[in-house]
Amino acid sequence: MSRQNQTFKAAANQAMDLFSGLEPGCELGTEAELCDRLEISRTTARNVLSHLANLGILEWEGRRKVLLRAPTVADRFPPEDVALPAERAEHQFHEWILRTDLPPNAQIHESELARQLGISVALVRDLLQNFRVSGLVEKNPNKHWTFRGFTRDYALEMCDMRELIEREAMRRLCADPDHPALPRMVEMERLHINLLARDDSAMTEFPALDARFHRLVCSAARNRFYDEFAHRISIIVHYHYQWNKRDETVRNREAIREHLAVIQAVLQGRSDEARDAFDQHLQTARETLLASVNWS
Amino acid sequence: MSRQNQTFKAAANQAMDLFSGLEPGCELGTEAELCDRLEISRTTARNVLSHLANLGILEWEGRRKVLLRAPTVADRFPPEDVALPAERAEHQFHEWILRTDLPPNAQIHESELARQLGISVALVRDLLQNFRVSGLVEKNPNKHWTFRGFTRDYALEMCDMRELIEREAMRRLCADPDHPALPRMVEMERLHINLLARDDSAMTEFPALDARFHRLVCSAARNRFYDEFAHRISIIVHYHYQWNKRDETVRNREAIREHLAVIQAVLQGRSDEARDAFDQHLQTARETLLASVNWS
DNA sequence: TTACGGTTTTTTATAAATAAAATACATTCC
DNA sequence: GGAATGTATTTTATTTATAAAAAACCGTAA
Repeated sequence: MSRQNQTFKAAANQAMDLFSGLEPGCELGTEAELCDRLEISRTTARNVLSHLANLGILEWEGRRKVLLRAPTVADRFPPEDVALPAERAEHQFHEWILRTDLPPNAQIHESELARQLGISVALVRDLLQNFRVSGLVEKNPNKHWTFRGFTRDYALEMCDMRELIEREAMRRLCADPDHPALPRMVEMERLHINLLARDDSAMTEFPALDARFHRLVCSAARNRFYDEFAHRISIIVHYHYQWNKRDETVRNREAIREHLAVIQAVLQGRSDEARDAFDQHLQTARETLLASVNWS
Repeated sequence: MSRQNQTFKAAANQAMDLFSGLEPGCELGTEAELCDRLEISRTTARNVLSHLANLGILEWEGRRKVLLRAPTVADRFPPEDVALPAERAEHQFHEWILRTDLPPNAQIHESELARQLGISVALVRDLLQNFRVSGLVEKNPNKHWTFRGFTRDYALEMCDMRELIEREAMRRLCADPDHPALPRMVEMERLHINLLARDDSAMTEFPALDARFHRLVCSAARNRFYDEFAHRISIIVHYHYQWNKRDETVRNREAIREHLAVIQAVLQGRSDEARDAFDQHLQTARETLLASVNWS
């Protein structure tokens, strides 16, 4: 089936967002302008213009482009049409491998998984190859893949690596009073205070904020290898949050407070305190993670 | 063209190696036995037997398999036929990307590279995706790849990460007097002493030994993330050795001596000394690497 | 009755095909 | 003459096809 116009559809929706802020009857800019705005090629931009002309949203002839009417919800492409197959598949794959309670050493067959997720084997192969770096699956040449298991060993190795990297990143953050990450820390403080003020139901937003906080800390080292690892780990930890629901909101509130203690110490230049508070938080995070691992 | 029987050809050559140690006329084992020995499936084992029967090397009927004559060199498949396309391609790719002096921000086109290396675009895509983790290339969605450049920044980030990991690994190695990596350290010592005793021309073997030494140190932490990084880095460093040939043999001999100082301190339980010597070596390695980077 | 060999089915490795999207080139209009 | 449009070419994203290799199945002989 090759491609399914996702770039075009997403761009068309974006263009409609753009045009709905304008008055009907007004002249629209050049093709190149639209390309810059939507970050697409001229080919796609022209397809979008042609599509909107067909819908009667605008009139287009040569350089003259006039908006006829405001776009409606009915004109838009549905959200499930604009997601790229690769992105959708990645999400499905993560759901499957991190939520299905696969036993360690389980066999994973590309063809079987492709059928199960309703995607092509080539895509499954890409996903597994990429996920291999996370240390949870391995390839048996000419044969199937093996799930190594989210075991206690895995969790320990992951935590060790994380602590090694993030402690060093924190050290660098504290060492420079003009560190470029500090403005983003101010923003971080605001987000944490806001979330803490809301009620328990808002705690579902914590995992995403946690990932952002740790990625920000990692980015302070300005080392691409740190960032790469932070990204990998955030995927694993994100799913982990949904494994152990016991005392979840209590744990999350406590984690927010720990984050805040770190952030405020950093912002106020109390370096030793920041590092101690961060060590404390890493210890808590480790315990939380290990508590949710099967003791098999 | 799909596959080209590489597994079969490699297995056939291996089988011939196996049989050349036997007397003509003797009975050969079962199919399953051959599978275990060559680590192949019965399908391939039977193809091998059938091939060798056609060549007149053995007689095969049902369970009776008799060796007729010793295999000759002419019977063997040439080495270029047994290498898997993926392996060959990876080697070619590494040669190309690490030896061609690409400027930072150079565009890399999958299709162009496929033509240049004489491999399929799908394979090029796989290679680039995998290499992305090394931090030297990045993808522009819907567009080309970009070579980020073996810059001073890259070298610094790589060294920082390496030192962080390897220092921690060394700490763990020293902390445990019964560490399972110690026997391999004894072997390492022997290899280093041997290489040091040989003449300058043998120094071409140093890069491989260096990679082994650092991988062994990493493995002491028994953490898959350390191992993964050590593997990535060894590829980059391997090629780096061929960039700066000035004073090469002198530098290599010095590095061997530094390795030996570390190994012997470790083996004799002088922990502090081992760590100091290792820090010293990491410092030298950093200087060597940085000296070879373009100052652009 | 069980281990081995013959046969069939499933799965992987690789290449090729196809449409979308990007880019390069040619043309027109101010 | 230069910037915008119209057209052609190249490149990427995705699916499908094919043969090799693995695995499962089944019968048979030691």
